[in-house]
Amino acid sequence: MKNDDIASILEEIGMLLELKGENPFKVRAYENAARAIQALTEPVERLLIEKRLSAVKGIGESIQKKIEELVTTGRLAYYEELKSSIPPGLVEMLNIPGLGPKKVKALYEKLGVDSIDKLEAVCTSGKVANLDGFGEKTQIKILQGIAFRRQYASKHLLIAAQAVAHPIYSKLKQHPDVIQCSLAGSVRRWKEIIGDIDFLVSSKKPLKVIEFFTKLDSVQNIIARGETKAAVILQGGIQADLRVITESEYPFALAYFTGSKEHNIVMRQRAIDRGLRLNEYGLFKSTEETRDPALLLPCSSEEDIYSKLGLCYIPPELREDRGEFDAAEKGKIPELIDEKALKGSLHNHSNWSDGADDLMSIAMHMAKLGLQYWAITDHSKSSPQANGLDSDKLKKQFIEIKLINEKLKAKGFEFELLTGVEVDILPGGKLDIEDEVLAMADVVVASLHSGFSQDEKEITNRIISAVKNPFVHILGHPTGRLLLEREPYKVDIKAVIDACSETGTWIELNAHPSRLDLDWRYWSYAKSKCVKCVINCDAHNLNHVEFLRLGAGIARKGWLTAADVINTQPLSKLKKLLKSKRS
DNA sequence: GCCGTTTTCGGCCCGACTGTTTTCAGTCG
Repeated sequence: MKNDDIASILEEIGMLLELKGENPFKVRAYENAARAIQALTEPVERLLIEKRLSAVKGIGESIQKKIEELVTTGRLAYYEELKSSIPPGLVEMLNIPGLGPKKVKALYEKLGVDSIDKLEAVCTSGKVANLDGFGEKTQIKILQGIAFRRQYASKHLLIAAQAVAHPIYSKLKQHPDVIQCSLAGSVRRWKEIIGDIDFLVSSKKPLKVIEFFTKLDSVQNIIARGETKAAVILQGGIQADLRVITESEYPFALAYFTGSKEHNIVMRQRAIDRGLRLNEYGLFKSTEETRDPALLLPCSSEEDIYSKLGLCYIPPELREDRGEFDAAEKGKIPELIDEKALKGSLHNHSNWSDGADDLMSIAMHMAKLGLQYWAITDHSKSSPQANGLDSDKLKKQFIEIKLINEKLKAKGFEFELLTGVEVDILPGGKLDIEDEVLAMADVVVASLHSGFSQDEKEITNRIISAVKNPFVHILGHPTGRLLLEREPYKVDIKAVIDACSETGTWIELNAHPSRLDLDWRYWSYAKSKCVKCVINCDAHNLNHVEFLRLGAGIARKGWLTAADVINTQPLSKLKKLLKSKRS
């Protein structure tokens, strides 16, 4: 059992206890324990064997015993009993915005609502508005929440799809009957939201490959199994499709199944314009539908196909018909950023606010990974839920960071923690830390954490007045979206980019898998306005350093090169840039 | 249920917002 599995069970126990009306502090104990497990950098199993689990903060006697039972038997009686005492639909109802444990409980007890479908029915019939504590607006909000959920019902975060896809890809690649193999579809294109995962394989023995694929451990059930393709549902509920084709078809099929649909339409039109025909089986010297090998224009790679259609190679991330054909015709496809170019992250948290780790552990971890810098930008006081810091605490933290840097230097590390703060932009547009303290920080990130219901003009002006503050370097997660959970707040993002352009403020590409914000679709506009990007982990524990990889992928999708991204700069240059922003 | 400790039980995150009320409960960040 993996750490993430254990954490999600603890989290679910927390939710179930909440629904039962248990002591809220008990609920939080489970939530804290789940977070503590997620933040671990080694497997729980090892901690258990070495009797070090009880030393983890947030895990006491009772939860430790439960984890032990889970790890040794794969089950937990307490959890199963709890689960059977509560209708499964209630937990799901908690995910609807505006519905918490009290309201869910009331709906269940008074109207017998124990599923999303029943909830929708009682809302539509107007019964909910008549309940005590509910009303017309709540009823509408619930219906909107249900519609939103339904829209994304079979969608998954990119990181979740990658996590299941990459191990399967490795196994396919090693299979003796597999000649070539690739991920295709939206995973290969680095879309932030994924419907299903597509694998493509060339082989002389397709049946053997298909059998191997459908019998993988991670396959939950098989939807279809034919001679050239199979579809399965993987653990976690993601659908995966496998296509097996011949070696000569491989480049054409790869291009076709990578998409996007919009990109493919233009590709096929370009073929027609040249008296050719393009489909997943080949590029043919014909204007008719054909698969005749005699008419095939042989291509050994995707590069060949693009070249025969008068284009230089277009990386999968850019295949969205958003300007890539123009650029490829002129040979002006940019050299996209590589994750290895990133030297650190400028927006991260420590246990001074809502992060899991102390400053020294963070510094050592990042230094050993070979990064050059890591900014600590804990929350400010207007985020009490995140244990935000006031000016006095911030100043104390700056002093401690200085001491840590001296120690690191003495040990010979070429690495620095940078001081900083993620300062809240208040509803009026003011920042909740005074300028003279902001001026002491190496890095200032300004973000919105409240007042999301303001109208577009108010929020836009609020953000613009924040980026006009000369001490602010970076605008954090500019739209506030949480993928598959929450829509962005209403904001005129182009006006915000214009303001950043005028003030020289950088915009964050928040690489947290649920954010990936600013959206890749806006980066070319930002680039045209000379606004620089910073790819930030928004790390809350040591494992979150992995988000740099995700951020770099999304930056590529936004057409960004290393030169467009501030945190590709080495420490000395970065320090100069941070200073010059304020002069 | 965890933590800390003036060691055996009290405190644990809290302010804003929303929609419901008519003074506040529930939810959210």
